Amino acid sequence: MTEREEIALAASFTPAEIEAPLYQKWLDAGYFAADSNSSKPPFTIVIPPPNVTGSLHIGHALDHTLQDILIRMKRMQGFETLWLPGMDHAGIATQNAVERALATEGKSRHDLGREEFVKRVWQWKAESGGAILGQMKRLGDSVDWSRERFTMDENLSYAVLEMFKRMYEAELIYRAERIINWCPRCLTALSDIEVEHKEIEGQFVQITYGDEGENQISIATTRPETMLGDGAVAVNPNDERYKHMVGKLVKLPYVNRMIPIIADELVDPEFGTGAVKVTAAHDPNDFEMAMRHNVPMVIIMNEHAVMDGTNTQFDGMDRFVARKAVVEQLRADGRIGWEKRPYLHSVGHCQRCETIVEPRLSKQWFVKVESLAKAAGDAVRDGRVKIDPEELAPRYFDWIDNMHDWCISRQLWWGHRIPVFYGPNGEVVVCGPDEIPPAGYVQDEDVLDTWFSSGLWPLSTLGWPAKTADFQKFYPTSVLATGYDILFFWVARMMMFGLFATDGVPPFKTIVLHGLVRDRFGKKMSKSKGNGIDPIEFMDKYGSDALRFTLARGANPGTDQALAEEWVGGARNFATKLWNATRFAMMNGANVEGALPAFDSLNGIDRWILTRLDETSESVTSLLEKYEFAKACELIYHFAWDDLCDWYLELTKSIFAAGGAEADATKRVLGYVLDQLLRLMHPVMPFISEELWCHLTGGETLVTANWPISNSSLRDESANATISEVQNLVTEIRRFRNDQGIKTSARIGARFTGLTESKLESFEAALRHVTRIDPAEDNFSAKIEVGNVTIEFDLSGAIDLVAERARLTKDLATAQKDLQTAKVKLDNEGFMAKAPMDVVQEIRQRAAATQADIERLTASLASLPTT
RNA sequence: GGGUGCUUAGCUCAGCGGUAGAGCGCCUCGUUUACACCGAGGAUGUCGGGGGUUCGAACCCCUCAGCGCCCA
Repeated sequence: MTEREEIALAASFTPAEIEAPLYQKWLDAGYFAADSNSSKPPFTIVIPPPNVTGSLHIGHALDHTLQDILIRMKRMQGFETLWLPGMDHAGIATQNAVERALATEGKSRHDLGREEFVKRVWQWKAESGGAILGQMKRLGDSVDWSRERFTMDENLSYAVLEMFKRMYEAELIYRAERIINWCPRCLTALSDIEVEHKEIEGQFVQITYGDEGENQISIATTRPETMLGDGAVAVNPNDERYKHMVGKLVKLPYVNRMIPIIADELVDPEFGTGAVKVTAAHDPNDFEMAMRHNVPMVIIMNEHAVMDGTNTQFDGMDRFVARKAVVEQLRADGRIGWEKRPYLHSVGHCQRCETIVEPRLSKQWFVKVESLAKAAGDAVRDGRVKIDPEELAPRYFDWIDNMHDWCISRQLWWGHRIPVFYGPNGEVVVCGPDEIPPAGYVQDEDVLDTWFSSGLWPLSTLGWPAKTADFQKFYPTSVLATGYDILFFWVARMMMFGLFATDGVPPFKTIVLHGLVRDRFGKKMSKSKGNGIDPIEFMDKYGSDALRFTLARGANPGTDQALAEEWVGGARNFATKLWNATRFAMMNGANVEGALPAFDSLNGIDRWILTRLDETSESVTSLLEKYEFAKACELIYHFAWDDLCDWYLELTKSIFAAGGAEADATKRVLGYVLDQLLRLMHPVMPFISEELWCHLTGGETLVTANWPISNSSLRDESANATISEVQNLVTEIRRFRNDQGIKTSARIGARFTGLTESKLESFEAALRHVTRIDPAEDNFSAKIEVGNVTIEFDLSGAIDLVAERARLTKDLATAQKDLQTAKVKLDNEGFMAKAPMDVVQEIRQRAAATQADIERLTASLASLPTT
């Protein structure tokens, strides 16, 4: 076996065979591990932690692909890169998962007790949590696994306690009785962002309060059952209809409570009857109004949203059952005016379980966000943090500048238990991480919102509050990449915490926002539509590189992308193309040994491909640094497929066939171009690029190889123009052959004239090779002219005159149309007077060239024998 | 209801003041020893409608229509 055979590539490319071994190789070599003692400049990304319950969906695949592209490029550019992986503990979701498992054993968490239950959750995590981590390896994520973190880790929990304590002392955390979003199924409070508003068909009914002969007033509501908890009726102070009633009392049916009619500016006189019920304990707006007017707050439901404590016949009914029952009773009593049904309105649902949220008055812990949110907004406003694309910044401001206080209590067992202890006489003590509560004090039963710990992610994963080497080297992080749809979830909280904890150092320098992955028709993926896409399936079928390339190629800044299986198939085809191109190049002796021959000594084809390579690498680098993933991929794709495969490899075949010194130089150039191209591709398609590069160069790895640097001494812009002429010649010859019905494989004879005058004589061999034209000296029966070059064909007299006339006629028509558009401009006085010189010049040249074409084509047509 | 975006080739999208582009799809031809997961050639758009600014508009402004998203 010769040496070359040993390193020869397999005849076909099978992603599944190379991917897993290569990832293992990278892990074994420790390429992804960051060194906090390094003198290289840092480049850090912390992964937006996925849920421990989750698995890799297509959105993660996109998010991770983009982050990996940045990290891999920066690593190759010589940065000390850290991409830190991990997961969050997903309080509600995880607790739900374990409770479901328990239910199959016929148990509830209460049967186990808190301590035992939490143990079971940890057990669950060890056995079935974190499926996504293995899938990240499939994708090729170059994360530093030695730094993997989990929000419930000891160190991260320490950070949570520390943060809570600091914020409490800064009076940024408080406990209060407020209206919160309550999920009657999960039995916990939710923050605003865990509530999803959806339009549903409900009802809108007019109800009369007060008995005949006494004060009466009609209100309108979508939630009739809550009337049992009304504390007042409100009208607009300027509403003439009700002015006389303000201050009077009206009797609330069934509960027979006398409630006042109050006046409040916020009541819209145009809406409904102009009078609204005020149910302070079950509606956020009503609560605000009640605070202003001292209206009593009456809770009328228990934690399951079952009517309770109203002392009416409705007690014990579920809220929706009660809604019907109340309306029926009211109707029977003649208290219903108009009824609108169905009535479309927006209602809050639990993001986790889709249950309709019940606004509920209860005592909870809150983060006071005003100053924190202001700081988080300012960091972007004053440019310390960049949002990319910047068009999405208003979205961020819109949210953060209008943020409500954040309810952080969750009535769950899985999570960080609130570090607050209550004394026997109602004393409140908050314990930091190393503190012990006084004897006899009882800890708050609730845990903190998961976002409280994941908001600390950029801090806690790097060791904060300790001043660790990691923290000093890698904080603040460089980029946070995430979908714009969860801008509020991560970014806002991380910004607030990061700025607060570090006295004003934002947790990242740039926020890179990408869009959603949608189905092939641009429709949002959803379970009900069944149009979801499984990234694992695509990786199995087409390889990880193909999926990554497809996603990156679709990633225009901040915009959604459509994805279809065929697109991924196309990317796989691209990978195969490269595989074959590299195989072919190596078969022809492409190599990376020794210095590149002097640029000026190279032939035009070599100078051209080097020029194109340099242009491509310069653009790709600057595009990736601007997070223009789609455009960078587009350039790589076209350079590789069009310039390299379709033209360079074809044009050099005759050089390789001839052999000699010129072939040796070209072999070296080809090796260089492939070497550099594979480097450029590596961030996007890490597996196949690594496999090919190692074969081609015998090098150890691309992961830590140097990133291509643009080199103007390897550039000759005039080579582009020259090759463009060559390409034009080739295309015209092929078109002629095609029109004449000459098979691609058939060799025909022809004579070229004018190549020397056009300085294209050195390309004759290549031209003849790619167009399959042998030398001929006579018997010419047809000719074509391209610029100053004439090609006369020996077709043994057999020329398809009809086809030839059709071809020339079509070309003539195109040329005449082009000339016409140019002439219109040149005849336009306004254009000549006002258009810039270079534009006028360009149009003039265009007109002259088309004029020449027309003359040539007309002559050719005239010279065709008539049939 | 308040914001905000989109409407370009059959589909998905680039382009955002100087002769309309890409990928996929489509049509014709083709086993020429890298590649049929391929090659060569080809067809396809009054750039949503209307108005305006400009020498010139897919691109800027106004307006209408249809979709979408965020917030309430």
